[in-house]
Amino acid sequence: MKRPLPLYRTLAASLRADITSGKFKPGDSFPTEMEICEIHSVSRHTAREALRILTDDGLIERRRGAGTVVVGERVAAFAQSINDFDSLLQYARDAHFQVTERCDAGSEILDRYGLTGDFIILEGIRRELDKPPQASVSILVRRDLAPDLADGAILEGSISERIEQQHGIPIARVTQRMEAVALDPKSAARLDLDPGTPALSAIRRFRDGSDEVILLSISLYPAGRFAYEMQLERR
Amino acid sequence: MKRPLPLYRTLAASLRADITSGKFKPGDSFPTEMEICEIHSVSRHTAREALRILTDDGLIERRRGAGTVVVGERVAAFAQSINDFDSLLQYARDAHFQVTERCDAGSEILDRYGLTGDFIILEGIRRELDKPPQASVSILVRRDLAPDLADGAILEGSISERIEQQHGIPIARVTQRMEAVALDPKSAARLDLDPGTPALSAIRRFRDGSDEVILLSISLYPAGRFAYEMQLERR
DNA sequence: CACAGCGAAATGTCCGGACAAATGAAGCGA
DNA sequence: TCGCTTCATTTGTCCGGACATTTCGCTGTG
Repeated sequence: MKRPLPLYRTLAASLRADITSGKFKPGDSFPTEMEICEIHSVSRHTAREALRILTDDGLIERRRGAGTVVVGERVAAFAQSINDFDSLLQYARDAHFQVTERCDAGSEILDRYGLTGDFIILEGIRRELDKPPQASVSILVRRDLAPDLADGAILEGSISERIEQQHGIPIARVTQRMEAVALDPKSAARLDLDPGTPALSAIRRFRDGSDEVILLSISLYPAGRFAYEMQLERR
Repeated sequence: MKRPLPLYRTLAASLRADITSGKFKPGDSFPTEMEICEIHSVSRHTAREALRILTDDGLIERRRGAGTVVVGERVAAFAQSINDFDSLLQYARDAHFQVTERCDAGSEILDRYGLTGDFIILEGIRRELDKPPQASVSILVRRDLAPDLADGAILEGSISERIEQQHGIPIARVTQRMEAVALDPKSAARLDLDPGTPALSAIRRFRDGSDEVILLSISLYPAGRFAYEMQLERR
């Protein structure tokens, strides 16, 4: 039933694992294109597509004539990532997610977020105890992983951790995209605000070990109720 | 002299111009790969590289079997992937800062951002080559570190790196705070938008080794022109 | 030892071809 | 009309090759 991943994507996942497993450490030189071609029996084009993914992800750096190196000395920056990852989950743990609607994800929605498969949508609000609603949230989750709950149910804690525990699927990476948007009428009503109110849109894609998106959340934090802070340390 | 741009880059610029000039409007279908090949006399590979640039910039969307369409203005955003210290600086390097105003920082402003000392304010816009203004920026910098430039000057590259090099003060840490706001009239005018338009506010504090703030920047990225992407790796 | 020059190696650019997969429209039949 | 199939179109994937450009180590010369 599953469509097989393209070769260059599985290759990228394999090379990514070589880095995260510690086979190649930050600062190490990475195999050359030709070496990858021979080792994995692929064309140079395929190898380059895979390397491009790692480059875009900031895992490696490439210089013409010089070669490829694993991005070096990112101890501090990576510590930052750990902090972020944990604090992201910590925040999710502290807040409650109140479901107001549950429906299937149409192809249009799936298309918009680049998802493939059978997903359902959970809509609702996220709030901390005794506080006004903090965000309007839409969650797209694969049907076989979705929690079994009815409209109006209140879900405590982090959905991603729930999935990890109940289905044994570890989340390997989260990519996050933030931008400013105007509140749509539906979300505005949920948060008791006027449509058009500025809001911070955070789209998070939770990925498993093979880089497949298994959960996608769209959070709308209205102006004044939420700020995202982060620190970047120089190495 | 300037090194000549690769063919796929000039082609991308040409295609980008076709969109920004209005030759192709949002929602229009875009020439197919083969049409571009014939019109510009390039190989399909080169055409695809150019189209990939426009796709990464969010100017077009492509669907297998269906074709290529210019995306609606609403959705068009220039995603910036920033997941560590280096890429934050890299982003600053690629963009130009155009100064529109220079004045002293009053005590009220300094108080608001918790600064002490003698600061001046540089206001202006930040943009990348061939792209519309991306952000309205206010920079508070210590007077003795401020670059010597007049109104209307264009500053290339990163201001923080400039300070590091010219004054030998290394930046040790950057803290960043992001939230949604409504555009104030002044910034709105600079970006040619209506006041009240949603925007992403990013306040960055650049600190030296002793944790003193030596530069503070307030960037307002209007909705639809900028998205902030980051990756969190589990370790 | 310093240095210029050379050349191997590595990535970047560009071309060609082939097949796969998805789309959408046209045609066909019940 | 509605539904189904067929088919050309379009983008995605993968392969092969060629040359350009940059880097870096080696080597010979002074």
